[in-house]
Parts: sequence; C-alpha cells; structure tokens
Amino acid sequence: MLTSRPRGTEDILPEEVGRWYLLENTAREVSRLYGYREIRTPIFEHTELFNRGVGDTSDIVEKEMYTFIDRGGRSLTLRPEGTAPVVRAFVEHSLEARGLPVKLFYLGPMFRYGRPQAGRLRQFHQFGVEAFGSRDPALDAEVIALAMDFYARLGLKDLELHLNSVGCPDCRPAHREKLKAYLRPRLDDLCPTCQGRFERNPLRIFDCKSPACREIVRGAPTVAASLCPDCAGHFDRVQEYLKALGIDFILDEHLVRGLDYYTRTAFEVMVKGIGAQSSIGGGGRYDGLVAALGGKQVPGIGFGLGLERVLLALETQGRELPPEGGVDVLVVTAGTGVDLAAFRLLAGLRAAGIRADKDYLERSLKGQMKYANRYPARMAVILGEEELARGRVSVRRLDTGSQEEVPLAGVVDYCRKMKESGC
RNA sequence: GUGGGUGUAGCUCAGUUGGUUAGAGCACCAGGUUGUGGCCCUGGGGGUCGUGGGUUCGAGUCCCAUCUCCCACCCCA
Repeated sequence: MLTSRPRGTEDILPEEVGRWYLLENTAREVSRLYGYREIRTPIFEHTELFNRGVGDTSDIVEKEMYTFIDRGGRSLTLRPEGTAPVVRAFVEHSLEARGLPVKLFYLGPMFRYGRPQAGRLRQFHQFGVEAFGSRDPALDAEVIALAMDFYARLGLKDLELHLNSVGCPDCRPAHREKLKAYLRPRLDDLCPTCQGRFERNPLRIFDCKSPACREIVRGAPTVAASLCPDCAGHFDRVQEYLKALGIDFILDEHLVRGLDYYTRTAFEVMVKGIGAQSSIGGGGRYDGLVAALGGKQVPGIGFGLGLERVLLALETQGRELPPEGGVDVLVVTAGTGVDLAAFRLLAGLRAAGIRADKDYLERSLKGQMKYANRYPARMAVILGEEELARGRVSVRRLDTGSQEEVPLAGVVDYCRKMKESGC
C-alpha cells in the first residue's frame, strides 16, 4: 500500500455511516430537548488555550497533544477536548451578555497522541455540553441527566454513574495539605509516577491503579470529609436532584478527573465489556475556568462523551444498528432505444422523492436484475422496447417477485404508493 | 512513551524440513441460447506474499530493520 490512513485514525465507510447518523441525530435531539444549542469551534486552537485551560500538569498537555507551528510561526494544537475551545468562544464573543445561563453543545473530532488500543484512537469523536452562568446544583443534575438520557435513548444498558465532589479553591488547599501530611511518611511506598504527583497534583494519586498506591490511598483523608460547608451543601443538593429523577449513582471518593479545571461536582460513566478503557463519558463543574481564560467570573458545568466507545458498547451489548444504503427503485432497461426514456424516468422518480438509481455498466437485463437484488432495491421498473412503444412499463417487487404493467405516465405515482404501503 | 502478539487476493484463511507459473471459500464479472433477481452449475478477472535490506543457486517460508493493526500498561473519551 502506497499510503494508508495515519495511525490511530479511522475511515467511516458507507455501511457504517448509518450508525453515526443515529448517534449524531440522537445527540442533537436530546440536546435541544434540554435547551442546549449547538456551537462549532475550530478543529485547532492556539496551543496556549490548552496549556492554560486544560492544565500544564495534565497528561493531555504534557504528552498527548498534536502541536505544530504554522507558516506564520504560531504554535497551534489540534483540539484534544471540547471544553476549553467552547469556553474560549464564550469569552471571545461575550456570550454572557445574551443572558445567562448559556447552554451549548458540540459534536466533532478530537485529537490525542497516544498508543491506540481498544476504545482509544488518535482521532476520536466527542459529544459534549457546557452550561455557563449558574451555580445551581439542579444544573449539575440536568447535565448528568442529559448524558444518561442520551445513553438510554440509544439503548445502552448496565451503566455505572460515578459521582464525587472535588471541592473548590476554598476547601481544596486544606484537603491537599491533609492529604500530603498523610502521604508524606508513605512516600517511598508510592509508585514512581505518584511520587512525582505528590507535589504537583496529589489528588491524582487517588486515580492511580497500582496496587501499592491503591492500598495507601484507602486510608487517606477523602475530599468529602474536608469539603467546605458550601461545597458539601452543593454536593448534597446534586444528589437529591439526581434521586428525584430516579438516576442511580455510586459515590466514588476516588474519582478525580484528569483535567485540572474541575471544581465541585465530578462524574464519570462506566460500562463493562469494551476493553480496558471502560469510561464512556464524564464531566464536572468548572467554576473558575471562564475567569482563568480571561472572562468574567462565570461558573460552568459540562460533560464530554466518546462516540466510538458508545458504539463499542452498543455493539458488545448486541444492539442492532441501522444499515445504510439501498434504493426504492432501480430503473432497468431491456432492448434498445429506451435509454433516454429511462434516464428521464429516473430523474422523475428522484424529483418525487423516491430513491432511485440505474445501471451504468451496460449490464444485460439479467445483470441489471442481479444488481437490483444486491443493491438492494425494493422495486425494479423495467422499460422494455415493446411495452414502451405502447406507453407502458413493468414494475416488479423484488421481495415477492410479483410484477405489474402500468402506464409510463403513472409509474412515478405507482412507485410512490408502493413505497408508502411499505413495499 | 513501555511491553506482548500480528501482517499471504476486496473479506476469512491455507501454504509441508526454503525448491518451478502462490491456493481455497466468500465476494465480484460473464455464461448456462429468444427480454427478468435470489438457488444451482461452468468459466473468468484480481496478489509488488506490509515495506526495505540481508543469507542462499533459489525466500511467502530463515535473519535484521521499519511500519501497520490488535491487546495491555500509562492515561483517558
């Protein structure tokens, strides 16, 4: 092969595109149902946006970004996630001036450099929402409910919603110190990466999967225990709202999201059976991010979910996904001197909203019928030399094999009726 | 970035201790006599054996390098 697609990317082929329509349509539908409007931001941004927005200590920024210098000498980066760009657009266009809250959703490709594996690509697609301008815990619950609704509409089952609060700038430092005090005497027993995290971002040690770290972390002071009264109250209210909607969740004090901007509510949705990467979505509150990116003090909350992983989960759960392709009518010719009439009929069918096609490889009548069968087409309209001279054509149903001769002038209507009656 | 596995027609795979023109099934195309699909029969097209080196009289088979894909770690969606 002279050239192939770049590592960790995928072509979505025609037979797979139907399931993408389903995902995208469901995402748009459910978003609008909840009052969210679509925003489309560039695929690349100034690198600085992600350095400041996602966080210098995050793995995404440290080693997973597609960063390049353009011909004007600017450092640009293919977006690795959706929140920072949306916040940037929010600030840049002063969207708060339109009246708060501002509720937005996005859909599109993201890029992260890493070794591909099950459920992990270098270019992948995310659906996400961001809501700006309210600290109301009901909004936290709404965002979570929207995500869960999206999964439910697609028919996904056996999901686990993990929920935590990571506190705010008021209570986090205190917890951080308590945690460090607890960890310090045990520092030597932590894995090498976590020893590095100890100073920079000790919360992340909760996330570590190494058995040694897990064991140490088990007895560590939890965030929940050191939340300030405001954060604790907020967290309680979020839980009440979720319960009111009948949404089950698992309190998970070890849940610490990898992006640095989260405050208070953090959540993640897990599903089994799609490989080692079991997270199919997550998000949280980021009350300081808009200000950190140069905007006003506007709170925010959102989620992002990976469409490829959703697809993987749907497949392992045996959910039937819609096929794509096929045509209502294949226009078939027999004999000579009928090509122009056939071509006109094809245009007429299409103008009437009937999906139609014809053979372009000069196949024999038999070959055209085989083509119709394989296409697949529901009907074949056959223009034969003799009938056409009498102004008539034949319409054959491919499923039953029944065939009827109808006037050429009425064949478009005939096909439309057949289609409407479910042929 | 680390580790393990993998790579032969469009797809799924055979290919003996290195030995002539690399095979099968499916798919595709054409036929099976007058203008009709699905089944069956016959025939046909299609492969730089991932790529680049090397060993050898001779390499799909052995060696080295490299790339891809798969899986796991890391991290996350």
